[in-house]
Amino acid sequence: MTQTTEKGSANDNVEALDYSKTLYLPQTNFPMRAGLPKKEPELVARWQEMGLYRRLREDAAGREKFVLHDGPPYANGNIHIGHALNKILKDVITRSFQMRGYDSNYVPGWDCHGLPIEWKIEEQYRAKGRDKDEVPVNEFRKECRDFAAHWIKVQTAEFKRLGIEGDFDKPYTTMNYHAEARIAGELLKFARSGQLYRGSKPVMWSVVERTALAEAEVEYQDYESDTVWVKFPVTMTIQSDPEKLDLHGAFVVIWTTTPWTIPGNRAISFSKKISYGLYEVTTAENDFGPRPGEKLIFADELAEESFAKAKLEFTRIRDIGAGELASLECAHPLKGFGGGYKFAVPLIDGEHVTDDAGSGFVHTAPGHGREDFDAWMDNARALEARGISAAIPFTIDDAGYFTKDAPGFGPDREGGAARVIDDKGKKGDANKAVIEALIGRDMLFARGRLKHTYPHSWRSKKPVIFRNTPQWFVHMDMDLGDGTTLRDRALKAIDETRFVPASGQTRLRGMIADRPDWVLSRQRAWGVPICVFADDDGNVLQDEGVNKRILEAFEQEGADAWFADDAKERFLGNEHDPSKWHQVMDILDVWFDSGSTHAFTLEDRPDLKWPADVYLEGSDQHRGWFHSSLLESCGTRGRAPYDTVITHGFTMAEDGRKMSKSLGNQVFPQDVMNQSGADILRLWVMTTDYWEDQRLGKSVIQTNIDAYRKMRNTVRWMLGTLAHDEGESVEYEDMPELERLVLHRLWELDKLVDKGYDAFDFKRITRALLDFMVLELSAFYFDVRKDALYCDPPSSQRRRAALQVVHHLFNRLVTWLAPMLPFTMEEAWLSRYPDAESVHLEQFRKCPDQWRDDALADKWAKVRKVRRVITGALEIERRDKRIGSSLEAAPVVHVTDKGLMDAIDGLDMAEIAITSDIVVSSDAPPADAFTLDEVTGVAVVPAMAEGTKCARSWRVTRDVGSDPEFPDVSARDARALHELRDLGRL
RNA sequence: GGGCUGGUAGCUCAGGUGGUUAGAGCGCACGACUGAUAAUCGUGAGGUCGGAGGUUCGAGUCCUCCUCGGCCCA
Repeated sequence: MTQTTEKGSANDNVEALDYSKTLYLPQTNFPMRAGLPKKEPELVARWQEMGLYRRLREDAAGREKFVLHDGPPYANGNIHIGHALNKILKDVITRSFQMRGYDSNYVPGWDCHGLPIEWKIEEQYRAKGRDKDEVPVNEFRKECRDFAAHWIKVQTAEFKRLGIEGDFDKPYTTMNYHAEARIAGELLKFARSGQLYRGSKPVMWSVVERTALAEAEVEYQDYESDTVWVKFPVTMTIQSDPEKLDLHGAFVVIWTTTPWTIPGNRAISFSKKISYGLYEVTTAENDFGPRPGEKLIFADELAEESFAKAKLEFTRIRDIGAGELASLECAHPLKGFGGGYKFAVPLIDGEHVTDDAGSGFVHTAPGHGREDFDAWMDNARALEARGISAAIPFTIDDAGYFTKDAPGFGPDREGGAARVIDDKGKKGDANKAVIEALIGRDMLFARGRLKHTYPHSWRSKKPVIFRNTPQWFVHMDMDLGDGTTLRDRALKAIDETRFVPASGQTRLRGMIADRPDWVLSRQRAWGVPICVFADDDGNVLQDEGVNKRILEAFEQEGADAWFADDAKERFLGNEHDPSKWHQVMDILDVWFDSGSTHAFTLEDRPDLKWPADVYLEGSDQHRGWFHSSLLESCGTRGRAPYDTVITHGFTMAEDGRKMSKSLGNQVFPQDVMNQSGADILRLWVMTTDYWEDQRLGKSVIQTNIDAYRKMRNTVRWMLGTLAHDEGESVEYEDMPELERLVLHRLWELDKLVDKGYDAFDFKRITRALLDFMVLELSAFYFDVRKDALYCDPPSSQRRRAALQVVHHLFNRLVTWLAPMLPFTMEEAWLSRYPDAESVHLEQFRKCPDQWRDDALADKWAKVRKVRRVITGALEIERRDKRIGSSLEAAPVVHVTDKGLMDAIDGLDMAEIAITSDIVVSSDAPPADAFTLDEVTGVAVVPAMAEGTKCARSWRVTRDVGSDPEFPDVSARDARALHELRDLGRL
């Protein structure tokens, strides 16, 4: 329908030719405004339909593999900015290696087991009034599984929307049956090699619910506790100084709010930062308790209030130093009670001791508190060397009763075992029994009550206790049969791993060097079980036949098989007596799950490889995934499952502080994608220093939107220009210097881009490319070449050379940026090559070494110096309203510097400075000529161009009208018009 | 409190082994163009290099302390 109109108008207006229609002006359907929120989902759909992931694999078949192994996010909610940052970085690395000649396969994964999902299901139960304990374990597990599966689906869609490419149809998950079987298999390897052992540890325990609780499952409520000051008789000082013999018969006094833990006491903690003294009672108000003459040791800060509490007067005898304290041993205050407590109670230095309250000494019952346990374990080796057993007693059973490990209070007590807490959560008779025993032996200094906050179960709201419980551990320091320990191996593996940034190595090394044995046990339901059988002493059943049955069952039915009613008999078979073996019902630490992903993903998938080239996660994962994967792999395979570890920092709000719901400064990736586009978010990741914490907020996003627009417009102009590219090639030797200069720069950038991707330093690449586009292309090369590209005749070699360079520029810039901005670069690529499948199936194009020309670059650096003086002079003219367009000028350039003169010799400086003419002179310039301080030897005298303005090119020349057929255009433009007419294009 | 780590223009980043008036892009202001046009080109104004000491002829760069922030522990 437009054709008839055009024909008509062309015939009518031969005289007043609209020259703009005779120019090679940019033409493109690539819009200036991206409309990414609408366009990106269309491209996601396109990639989905064409099976881009599969096509990438086909294309790369046989190439060297590059594997970035995915650290699994947890499947329990929508993605947040941290996920986006993490996946974008992984995607750019994966894509860049694919486009640089590797088979770079990314298999996303999910972490599915664990506490947070259990909570969600429990929460749903509470809402429905159901009781978790009445639901069969495997029914509960099924609901956890469904919950995780749901979020995997949601996150998959969100990741794809971000432009992440990977095997989303076949991801790995820690809960699929094969994974569960392999995780169990890895655990059995630790069991087989003797690295797995049963130890114990205090855990928070709810007597009411008969279950262990995690820190997040308790809440702190007000509670009234019985408090006691207890005297521990000093029995021995290791020092032989006779002046210190006055300690014999003295007492160390401790204070506690849990008298029932006294039977579990094994040590007294003091602090070397506190000053202590020896005190003597002078008068006693009460007729019970300490007598005058009795000697007691207290922290000086707390002595007075303690004596006041017991209604005593006292004098201070002397200082007691830390070294002296460390040498002391006491008897247990209940020594001999029920026939027990005959062990020595040492004094140990503890970081947790303060002189804010109590006596300055902390009663240490390693089975009843985290700090007590840590202090005890820190000293375990030294104590064993002194002949003191480091074993931790199990003084309380799961119902809150004292056991045989608490002589005189357990089943041996008259009337049966005393109890700490009863089934209703009320205080039992344990405190009373202990206090009476202490009074009976005159070991009570004072007693009282204290209102304070105390942990209660989240569910039942009843108080909880710390209780020693059997747990399964992995040895860090056991000889593994080759003279090395797990710790040795892990430290060696860290030395052999590349860390990006390097500080990660120090950080991980420090953690491995210091860490205690690995506790694998969790008293939970949703996870892979510690699928071993143990006897009463904690020895693990070693029978490959049993193990085989377990693993086969898991492979077929998942780890649920362990929790089926007949599991014990089924797995033990006929060879073992079920009454002699306990089926361990603990769940594996989920870090063991994710620490095993390398086994069931990298090793088991033929399209991957072991070890991985790269693991990439947030820097918090030094304690998490990097750590557990390292231990798991070193324990079973003797080396790390990765060659390189990359870490990123965290995303802060604009003011550098943490994002938080309450401050309302959160940025959601979904919002950025819907308002600006995923490519904007990706560009942010690419321009930021991701090894450190990054900032994200309104102005940061705007900065990236602006940068994006600049790049997009540059690409758009290239596309428009290339609309006229007919593919005629020009030999390198035949190209003008300006074109060769640009090719040289492209060659340099090629090296820089390659190095940048190798170093995972993306900001270096985006910075270089953006600067190149702005400073060298848009402001210089394109600006200069517009005249030739728009106006030159079809046959012009200059025009063809420029077109070819723009073609090279386009192909390289677009592919180099494709890993970073996959949506925009795909759009650009398909605009130029409508029949192409995808830019993501392209390889980076190499730049031939022929393009390198350092001498030319040096020369043109000088040319641009001269040009700067010329444009500076024109700016004065423009400011003073003598010219508007630079094409109105034809200045005289005085060049008295030989080097600069040699550089511009033979070049058309008018073309380069975009003026209509230029006169270059070596004469000394007049005094008032324009100069720049930073460029010596160049001075410019402005002048108006002489001649007539060409109606087509707008240059002012003297040859306008030389062709009578086209009287209003210059000779060059007349030639162009002739050629166009001959080609039938006019 | 401990381990690791950071604080350079409004924003994002450069600033080997200490050496002239601390750089870039964007943004901003002003101007030009009107054939990259909600684009393009040019010019310009923005920094006590978190703070204070110290070493040195000379420190954004080295040392000490302080301060604000981050991750992981306690």
